[in-house]
Amino acid sequence: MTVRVRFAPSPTGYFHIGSARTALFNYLYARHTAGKFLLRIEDTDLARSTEESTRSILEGLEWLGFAPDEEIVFQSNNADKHRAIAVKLLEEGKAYRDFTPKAEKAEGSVKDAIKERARAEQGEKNMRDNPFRDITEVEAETRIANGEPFAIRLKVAETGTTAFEDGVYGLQERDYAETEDLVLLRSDGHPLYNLAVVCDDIEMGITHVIRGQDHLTNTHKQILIYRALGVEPPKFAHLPLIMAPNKGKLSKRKHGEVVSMTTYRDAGFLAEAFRNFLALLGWSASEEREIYSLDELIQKFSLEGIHRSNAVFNFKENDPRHWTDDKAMWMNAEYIRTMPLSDLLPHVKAELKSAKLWREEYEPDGRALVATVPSTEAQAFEASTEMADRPGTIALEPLDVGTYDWFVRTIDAIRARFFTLKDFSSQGRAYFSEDFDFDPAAVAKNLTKFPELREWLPELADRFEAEFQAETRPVGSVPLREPEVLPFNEHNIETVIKAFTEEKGTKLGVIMNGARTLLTGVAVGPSMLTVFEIIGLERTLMRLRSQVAWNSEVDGST
RNA sequence: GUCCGGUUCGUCUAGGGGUUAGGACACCGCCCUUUCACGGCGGCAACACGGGUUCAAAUCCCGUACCGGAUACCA
Repeated sequence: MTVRVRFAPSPTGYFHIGSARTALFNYLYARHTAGKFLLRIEDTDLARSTEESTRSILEGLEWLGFAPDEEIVFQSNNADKHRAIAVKLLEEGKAYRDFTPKAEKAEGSVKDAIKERARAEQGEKNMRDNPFRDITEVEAETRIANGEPFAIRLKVAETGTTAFEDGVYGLQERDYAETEDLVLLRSDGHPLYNLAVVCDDIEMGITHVIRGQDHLTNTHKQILIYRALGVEPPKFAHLPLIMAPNKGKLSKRKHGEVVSMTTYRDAGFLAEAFRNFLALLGWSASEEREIYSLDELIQKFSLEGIHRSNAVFNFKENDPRHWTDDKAMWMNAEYIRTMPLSDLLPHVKAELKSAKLWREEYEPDGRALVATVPSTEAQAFEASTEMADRPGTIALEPLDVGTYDWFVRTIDAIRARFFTLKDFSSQGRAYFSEDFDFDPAAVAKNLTKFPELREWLPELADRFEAEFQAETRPVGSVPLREPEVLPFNEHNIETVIKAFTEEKGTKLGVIMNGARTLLTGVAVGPSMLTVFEIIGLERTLMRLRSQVAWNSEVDGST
């Protein structure tokens, strides 16, 4: 029997990270067992369901890469079938008409009202005391003739238990006395959740229901419906919940954007990194390891590895440094700096495009990469994840600024310090545009503090110009062979700068960091020798001579 | 109230009768270094509590506390 699982969100809001994890676990289980992963939108709550919400769920699933294997089922399309089944149960005497007038909605929270009522009843309530439970057919007909509305309730037997073996929580038993005669069909003819779920799961041929632990008690009710219908229930597995740092419910109303999936996409997260993070929230392969590719997750996933206790999604409100779970952020950074460059590049391209920093010259033009030296980090990552296919990219010769080779080299050089895709267009802006800002703190620390640099750095530009001038040649031309003309590469730049530093009787760091600030606008980045090279001679000269940063006159806070 | 679950560093977790209770993130320190990261080394930090069972309990049993879920003509 092939496994068929479903992810069945109700479109009443945004796509919650908890839902995303449920989708992930269903997806992993399906792939692990070579089964089918289906999607059903539970849009039967007309009042709360929105198309926008459905769209955010669909977009979120697409971003995560969980495409359903069959057509999407919209539960609202099946309402007639659900009604017919309720009527059938009624006719078979397995359900009954309840003419009790519909209760008024409590003014406060529904949950509190339920709790309040239950407390008042002191647990003395008899779940079988409905006066219409054993009403005669004659009386029912009379009431119907009078136009009295009625709900249809399942007739739960007086004694007995429902039991099932949960894939995560083990044997679950519940006495009938704990389960009321649940409503199948509202008095307005609207089918209710438990009925709809059971009917649809049967129709979709679902073999395993993997969902949040908040459905544990619903499962007993659903099993009752399966029995009434004479259908063997599927296997169930319930997932622990994801909680807020205070161990309370994680909701958008209380916690804001951190709980919404689209936030992560928009914040420059990589789907593979976020999937990896989500997988480790409530599941573990019982090994000391954090980074897993999708294929590895699929291969290692099992219901046995799922925990029974809730997990906290750890973040600090009002602290921009920790606005989301630190581990999620770390994992994203880990992916950015170690994933195969060829996988990263398309994402960077998309980011630069949306920031209007992309240029067609960065497209590959068919030429092979310049000399390549795989980095050890990349090798380690490949070894750990069995990912291959990474064009290592340490150029030995200077590259023509603005070409594909240059682009690849630049991305590889700057990605080590980045956490999200957004960083490529913000912190990395100076590599792609002349229009970048100067970080006041960097200016204060590296420029204002050393006034002599105002003379020295343009002087350094002159020195560069004298030494490397001939190197500014047209793209694609053959390098000049004259021995006195030096290529603008790391080795030669270092020689020139060291001599310059000695002449001035200052420390190398003073010159380097001053140049760094002028060239990139910030105080952090790759080795300055690399920065000089990828910024290129022409832009280096211009920026070293520019007075913009000096004139920006910050009041040196920090 | 009742029913059902849960409880190992701040967080995610490994371990399920004998461990110096392990790893990751975060935090702190040192090294590397032209900056910041990365990396390396090190540090801080946990078995909720009380009873049993046992030669031996974080691990098994019972109880308590606390946390969570459910208890709807919501999904």
